[in-house]
Amino acid sequence: MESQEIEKLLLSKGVKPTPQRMVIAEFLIHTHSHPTAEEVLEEVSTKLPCALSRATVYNTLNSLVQAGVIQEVFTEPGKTRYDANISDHHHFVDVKSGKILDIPGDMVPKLQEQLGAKFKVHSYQITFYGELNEQ
Amino acid sequence: MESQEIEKLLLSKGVKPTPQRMVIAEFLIHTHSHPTAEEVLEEVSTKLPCALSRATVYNTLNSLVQAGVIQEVFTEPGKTRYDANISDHHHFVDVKSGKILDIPGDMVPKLQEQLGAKFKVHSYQITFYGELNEQ
DNA sequence: TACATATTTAGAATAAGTCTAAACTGAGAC
DNA sequence: GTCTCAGTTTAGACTTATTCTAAATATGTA
Repeated sequence: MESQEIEKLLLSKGVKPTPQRMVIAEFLIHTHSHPTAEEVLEEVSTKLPCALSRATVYNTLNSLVQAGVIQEVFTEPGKTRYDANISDHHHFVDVKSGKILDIPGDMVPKLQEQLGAKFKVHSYQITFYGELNEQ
Repeated sequence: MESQEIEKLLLSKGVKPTPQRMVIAEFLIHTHSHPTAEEVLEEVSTKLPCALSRATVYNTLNSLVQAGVIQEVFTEPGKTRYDANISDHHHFVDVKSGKILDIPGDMVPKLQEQLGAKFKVHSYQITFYGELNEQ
């Protein structure tokens, strides 16, 4: 995705595309990792003339989550990870390396309607834990 | 479950059933909430003649997770919750109250084998976010 | 009983994230 | 152009969740 598109995306979600927000959003959209706030700060600081502050990283990540541009991912204790892939998908955690892989939504049955009338499901996340087989 | 059974359970999993561990395990097994370490400490302290220390609560919870007696649950940023229900089940988070409900495993299709040969799935957790409908 | 080992403890230390108040930025009013 | 105001960014203090450390306590075995 190009800068211009990302700018439009932010605008369309009601987030003013400041330089700091742009650089964070671009990083998240282009990476396939599922970085923590600290990792975002580190990556983005090296790629920018002048570093941006920790608070801005946290503020921006929270704004982008609120706006629906990115998602929080909870797979391990104490850490929040961020994911700019907001299409229908789930996660596989390789328990050896800790790496997180995306699992396309169409690889598993849809569960939205499975719980019956009592539950109005807004969204759901599936986290698989396991090992990657050598192929 | 009775104390004696819980004692046997711990022994069978290789965890020495000290008084502190027993009281924590009993609380977790009898509650239907999904408490944080802090909540365990609070609950258990009131129910015991002399309080037990924060470090013991964390140590014990980690030991019980390691031994497979309880599970960690990740549904919200920064907090680890604990669940003594280790039967096949998933979680529903009521986004209004934050309450977590168990969803029996047989309410959703089994996903263990869905991912294909590349992924060796040890376990998976499904977290539904939504609202409870009035019935 | 004595010794080795495991457990518990209080409190210090660390890590992740939020808050605060001041400085900065940029769009519109004059 | 420059004034103003709301929104944004910043450094650093603070809070919260969790782990670490080293001493004290309990347990099991010779």
